[in-house]
Amino acid sequence: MRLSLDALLVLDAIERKGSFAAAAEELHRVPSAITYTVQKLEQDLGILIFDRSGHRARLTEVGTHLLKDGRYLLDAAAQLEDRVRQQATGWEPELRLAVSDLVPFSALLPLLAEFGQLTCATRLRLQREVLGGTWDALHDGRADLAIGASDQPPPGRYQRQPLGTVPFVFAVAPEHPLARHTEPIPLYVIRKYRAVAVGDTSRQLPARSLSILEGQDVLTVSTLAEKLQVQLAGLGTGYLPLSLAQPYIDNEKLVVKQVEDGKDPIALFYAWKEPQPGKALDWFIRRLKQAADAATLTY
Amino acid sequence: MRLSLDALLVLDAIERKGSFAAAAEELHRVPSAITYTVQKLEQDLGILIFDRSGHRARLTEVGTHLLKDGRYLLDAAAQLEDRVRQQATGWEPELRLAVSDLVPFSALLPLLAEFGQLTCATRLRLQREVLGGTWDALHDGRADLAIGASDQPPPGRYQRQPLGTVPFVFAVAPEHPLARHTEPIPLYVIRKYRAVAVGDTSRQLPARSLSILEGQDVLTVSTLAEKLQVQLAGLGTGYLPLSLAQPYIDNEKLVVKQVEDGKDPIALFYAWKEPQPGKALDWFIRRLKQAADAATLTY
DNA sequence: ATCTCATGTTCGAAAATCCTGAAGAAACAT
DNA sequence: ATGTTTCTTCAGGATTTTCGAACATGAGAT
Repeated sequence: MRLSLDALLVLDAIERKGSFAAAAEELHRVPSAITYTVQKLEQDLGILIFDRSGHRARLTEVGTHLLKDGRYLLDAAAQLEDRVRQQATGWEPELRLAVSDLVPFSALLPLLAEFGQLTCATRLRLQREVLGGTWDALHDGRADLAIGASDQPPPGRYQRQPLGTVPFVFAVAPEHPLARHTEPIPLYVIRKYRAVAVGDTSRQLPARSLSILEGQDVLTVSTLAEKLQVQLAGLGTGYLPLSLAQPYIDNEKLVVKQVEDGKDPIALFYAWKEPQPGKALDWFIRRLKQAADAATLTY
Repeated sequence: MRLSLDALLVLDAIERKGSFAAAAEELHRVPSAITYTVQKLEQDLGILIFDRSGHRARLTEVGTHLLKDGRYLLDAAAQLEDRVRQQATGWEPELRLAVSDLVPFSALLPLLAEFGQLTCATRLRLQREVLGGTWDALHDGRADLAIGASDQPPPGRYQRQPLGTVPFVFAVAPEHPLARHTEPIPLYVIRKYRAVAVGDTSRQLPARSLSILEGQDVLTVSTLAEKLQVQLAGLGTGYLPLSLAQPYIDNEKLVVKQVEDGKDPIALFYAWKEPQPGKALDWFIRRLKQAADAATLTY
């Protein structure tokens, strides 16, 4: 390893301040020490970093590139330091959130924004999951916190708290035959038309499916967004979260129909596995409880 | 900057070799030097990296994370060293290729594979462009080499070499009215139907457009793939590269029609600006010439 | 239990590295 | 020219790092 972070730090200061002398001052060193460091790095790498032909030193082409990429290194190193130091005080280096696609991204944004305000170096990793996928992600350790998990936890020790409910509407495209049917539409009629289901992202746990009537022609897609697209195109019917469907209902691209034995709002939960949460997980748990109590997250 | 690459190197060796002693041997140092480095790093970061309660030292949780992320740093540092050292010997740190979407990706793959075989640390950056976009990318320095540039160079000093030709076919969906028209179809008939054009990605240079008949209803999309989709859907007509259309012609999803004053194959070029190419650019120039001479790149 | 072996630590001395401060050369501005 | 700023050189010294030997400590073998 010929490179050293310290030397890169020196290069960075020189470039920012515009001269060896100014960099020396910033780094509380003497100019000759800067010269020494630069020359050593040049020798170690076998390259010329500065062009000394003129009065003041100018970065060579190689030097420019070295500094440009070197700054990424410095930045990454500083971030790593932060995470490591914070981990020692109880903040996780990384927190992985498995978010059900029933939770609109817009409802998540304020939380992420608030978390970003904290002076903590914990990295967030979001992954969207479908239905049971959130439990599954928790189950085999791909996630630390499930947001929008369903009512049916898999076997195992999990902590679980209610998050809110998601109302659903049965919606079809205006061209769809069911659009003109008298309400409430009986189940045996619905069964005649193709339904659209969202496939479960569960890998290990047994896959679920949302209220698909037996014997019905089913088109399975992998995300709610796709399901919406399919229903908009009139290629199938099914329930959609009201929040997702609303703009299209207003738009008259979708028609809401009352159905015999309509679907109740689905209760969503947040859940985690770790019995002794780190500070980041703890923050999210508290913040979600607060949001749930304030019913902020009922869509 | 409390972190040092050297210390990370030591941690890495310890973990790989399984003990301080073995790491010392690998690094040609004495065990006490290893102890010293580790202790210093622990002190600097204010954390415990190893758990010394047992006989042999084991990484703590923090230590594990530090090492895991630290290895990315080491790797990045090593790569940067490589690039910098190679740049000094004439290899560019990065070469940016602007590739016209008329060039099928499959024709590009062998080149990229061969380049990957070279022992050079030059990073490749590919960007797909539409039509004049390749010239444009060259023009304002977003690319170093244009592959599949058109016949009409913008003003300026560029080097240009022929690459091959792309045959076009006039194709429509089977449902399209023109699909049953007697051939050759006269221009005034074609003009009655909506054409699909690919918008130019040119930003600064004047935008071009491919043979759009004046006064015709035109739907402009931004990529060839989109144009293909539109034509497949029967929403418009136009010329497509034979290589792109062929699978759908075989499939009977597209019908080729002879047209009055049919479009000649388009000549493609590769072009660059730099009068003194670095080694990577030089390699591509030679390799493309070889491919063009062997007519490998005629589609 | 005791012995043996390997591991990691401690410590003073030696070596290498790095910084300092003064002096000097070279380019630019006035 | 003259002065100023900038970087370099160099010798000395401070600091950091390494060395090698002595020392603890746990694991496994006898």
